[in-house]
Amino acid sequence: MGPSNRPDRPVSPAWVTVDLAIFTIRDDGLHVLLIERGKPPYEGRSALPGGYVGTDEGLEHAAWRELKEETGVDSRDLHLEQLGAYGAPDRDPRGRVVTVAYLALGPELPEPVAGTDARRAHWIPVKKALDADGAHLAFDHAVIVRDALERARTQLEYTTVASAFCPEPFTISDLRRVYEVVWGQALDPSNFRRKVLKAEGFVVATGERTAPSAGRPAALYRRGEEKLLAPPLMRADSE
Amino acid sequence: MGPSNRPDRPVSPAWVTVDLAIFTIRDDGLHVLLIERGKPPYEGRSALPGGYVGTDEGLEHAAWRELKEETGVDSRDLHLEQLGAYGAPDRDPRGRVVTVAYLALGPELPEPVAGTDARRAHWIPVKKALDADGAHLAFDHAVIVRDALERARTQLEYTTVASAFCPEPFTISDLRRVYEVVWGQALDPSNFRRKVLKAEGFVVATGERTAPSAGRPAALYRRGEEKLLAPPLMRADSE
DNA sequence: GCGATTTATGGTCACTTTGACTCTAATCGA
DNA sequence: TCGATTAGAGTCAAAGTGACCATAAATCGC
Repeated sequence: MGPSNRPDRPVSPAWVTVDLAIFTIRDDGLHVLLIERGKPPYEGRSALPGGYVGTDEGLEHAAWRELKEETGVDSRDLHLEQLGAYGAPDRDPRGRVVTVAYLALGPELPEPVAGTDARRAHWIPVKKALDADGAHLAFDHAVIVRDALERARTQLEYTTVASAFCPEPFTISDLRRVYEVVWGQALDPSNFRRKVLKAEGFVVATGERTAPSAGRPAALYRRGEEKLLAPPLMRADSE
Repeated sequence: MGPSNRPDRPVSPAWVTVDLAIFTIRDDGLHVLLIERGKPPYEGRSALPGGYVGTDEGLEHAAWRELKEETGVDSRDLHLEQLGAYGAPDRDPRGRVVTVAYLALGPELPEPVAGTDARRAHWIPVKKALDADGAHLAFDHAVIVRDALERARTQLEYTTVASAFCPEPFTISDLRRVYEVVWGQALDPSNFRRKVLKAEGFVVATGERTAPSAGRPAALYRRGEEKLLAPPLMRADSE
């Protein structure tokens, strides 16, 4: 096993990990789950949850496993997609570690349980996590969080994943707030509803309505089957 | 070095490789560069070009290096982007190998030189490479080629990468043929030109025109600065 | 009970974009 | 000079968009 032809350069195996950027919406803001590292390197610093990929484990399997371990949520209700591989030679002082980052989106999740290994996990506003370019994050996790945020914003334009942020059943306004929070811009309620309802398979009406705390009761919906959004919902290029 | 906390499951290091899906357009068809493997495993089968990531080498650096080795082209004229990581535990019979796949797009490239290690490289029509679900491809490369094709199609909708397929300078018709070949559907010349010229920063006029072999001479363009395409150019959902 | 307030949802309207076409321009070859 | 060929401009009805205004259905303060 190993390189079968003489390579031009030294080659050595690497440790492979998965790291998760788990996003959710709480208190009208986009939050990411961060753990506080209990041991070096980067002891005391914040980092994305993650861990080593098992010897006989697939990458996505490892991601789902970590996701469950960290959030306590098993349900495949969550959206999980691969973000990409990060493998700068010096990204981990312990040696060569290539990590495969995943983006997870979910409805408001419980305050996470303390991990088995005494790591405390917390929901942190993404804006705060990226303060000072995310300099307080361990490893290259600031880069990963930035990439994850950009991916999430783009996915909202072209796909129906926004509904993954909403616990079912949800209202059109709930869905609109997802867009407003992730994009950081207000949307016209009337035009938004028109586009969402016209896009087939984005949401399906349940026939029920909310018991409102204020205002007119809203119709309730579930997530539709369609994953792609045509035509796309586009954000203004401002910000 | 290695797992610093006792893991729930056995963990072991893996070999890390990069594999490249290099697409170009030749003879009015989309082609992918495949090599014929000279040694086991999968001896004699076709595979994507690729190789081990050096001990002190970044992933993207390794991809550029392989790209140059395989095509003989150094120029950063080529578009290169990460497709994702593939790491099923049994994807390589030699042991645990995680590969990071890259998608490369370029203008008509020379018939590649035989690799240093006696691997013969050829441009193969993508359609042919995926015949019988790509069962004749080594490893999980059929999956990678499929994913790469889908990514390329999507990128054409939302970005200006299509111009990476055209040697500069090029005509609007050249650009349109890229879309027609990659999407496998004819586009209205007039409407296409309208959209491309309206999208700022997609192409910039050189002021020159072609010396035509037949028909009216066409205006020549270079690639613009803009990478994103707004509004997107959408393909019909047929096929 | 009643009007103010709040939220959901429906509708209007001018403007832009789209897709399907038609028409003209500029070149070559017979 | 007459097609044939390819580029490129223009037309038009239909659909989509953004900025609105209007109405519906609930709660709240009094």
